[in-house]
Amino acid sequence: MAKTETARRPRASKKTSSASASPRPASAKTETPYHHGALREALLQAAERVLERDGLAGLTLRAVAREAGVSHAAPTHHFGDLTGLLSELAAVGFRQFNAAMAAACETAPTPLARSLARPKAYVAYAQAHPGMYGIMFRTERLDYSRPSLNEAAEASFAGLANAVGTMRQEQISGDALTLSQAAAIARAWSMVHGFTMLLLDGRLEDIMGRLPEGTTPERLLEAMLMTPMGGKPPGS
Amino acid sequence: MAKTETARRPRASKKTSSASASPRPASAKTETPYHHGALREALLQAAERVLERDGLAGLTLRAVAREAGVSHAAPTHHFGDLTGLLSELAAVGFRQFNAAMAAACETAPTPLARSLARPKAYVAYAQAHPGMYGIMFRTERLDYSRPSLNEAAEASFAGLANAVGTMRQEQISGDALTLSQAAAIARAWSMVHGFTMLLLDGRLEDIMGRLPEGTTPERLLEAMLMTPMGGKPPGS
DNA sequence: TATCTGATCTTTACGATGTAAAGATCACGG
DNA sequence: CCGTGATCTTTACATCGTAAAGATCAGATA
Repeated sequence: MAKTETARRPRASKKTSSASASPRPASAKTETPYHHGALREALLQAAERVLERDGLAGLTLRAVAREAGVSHAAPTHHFGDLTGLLSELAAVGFRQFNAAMAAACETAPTPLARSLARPKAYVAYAQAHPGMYGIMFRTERLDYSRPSLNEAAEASFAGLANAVGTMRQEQISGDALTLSQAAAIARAWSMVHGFTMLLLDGRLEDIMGRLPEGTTPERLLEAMLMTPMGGKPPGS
Repeated sequence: MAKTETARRPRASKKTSSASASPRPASAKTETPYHHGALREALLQAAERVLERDGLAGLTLRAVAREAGVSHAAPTHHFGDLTGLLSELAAVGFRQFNAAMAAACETAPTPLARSLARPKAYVAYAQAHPGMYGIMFRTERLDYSRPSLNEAAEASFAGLANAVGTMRQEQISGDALTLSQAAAIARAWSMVHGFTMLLLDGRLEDIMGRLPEGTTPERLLEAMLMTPMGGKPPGS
């Protein structure tokens, strides 16, 4: 409350740039450059910081600009729109997410362990970065026509489809899908995504409270996944 | 755009209420009452209308007041807050939702048909009322300490737990849960909720496009549910 | 009957947000 | 040496949520 748009930034004063140190800044990353130089990246990092500090509701264009120490209209030039910023930030999130999933798969020795490690890493990422997950899956203001977001999100989906494919011991072609394959993918994705959403929204606390003392959400997820559901139907 | 806060409402003029029709309005619902009389209900209905017309982003306190033909500060008196209005509206949604689920269960003859009818009704409601579903499950501004919302949401959960219980042919006690029971409930809920979210967000279109021409989401959901996942684990 | 009282609704006001438009500032190439 | 275009800042505007004070009415009270 009462944050009446404070935080004046000094930056370069009116006409005091004639006696500069070197005409070519080279690697002079200290001292904010005159036009900042790498505002785009700085804004994305600032946005991530704001998101972790103040949550989804606190992530506004002006708050991000404030955090980065620039005027409130500066982000517009780089992202055009709030949708633009959110979309690019979501792309960053998807890349982090994909990296976490890949890392979790590599550390798992057996395929069976991997089939458990992936969902666990999924939920773990969402719990560690609830704001990011919210931007990726809760916000309606995402523009998937942006190449970076489209690419990152598609990579995420490809990883999932591939994991389901190896679990079923068959190759998932990038073209067509059988109903059984599609159902397996959608089932896995829906379940983990739904579980994560309900968990983050605190809607599973009712269930958790009725379980033996000290049962963790991870344990519940494990139990949910133990009845295998990636296999082909009986008559095939 | 350029909707510069129009829509003046006439209502009662300054001092022209002396020559009123009857001192006791009784059942005079025609002609807006002087203090409106039932603003609370009218606001909720207006909110539902705005939601269906303009979506989640268009559902603002002022828009609802405009739709109901009252001043923009009138809702505050009845709901206190935007969170208050959203919570009461979500409660309405949960009641509609519960009614739809109950109706779907009654029309199904066999228990097996019922186990399919419930999820289908779930998704069907969300598709028919995406705005409402968004308020119930996407918004972060919900106050579950409000009795009406808490009650409606809990009834929804109870219905789900009960359905899973009958599918497993056992009684779900309102007190404690075994891990197997909890897993079955969480699995069913997560899967349907996650599927609905992904479907509403258009994230399943990639999968749907790779399926045989004309395959509907309902068909995919059916396939997802066909590999039964409510049974007790083998060693029990 | 006349007045008081509390609930309901309206006005007014303030800080915050997204976005558009115009002005300033800088690197770079003619 | 001077434009030129990209980058950033200022200024402005419509809208939003919320608070606070004023108007309006029904019903109780004297």
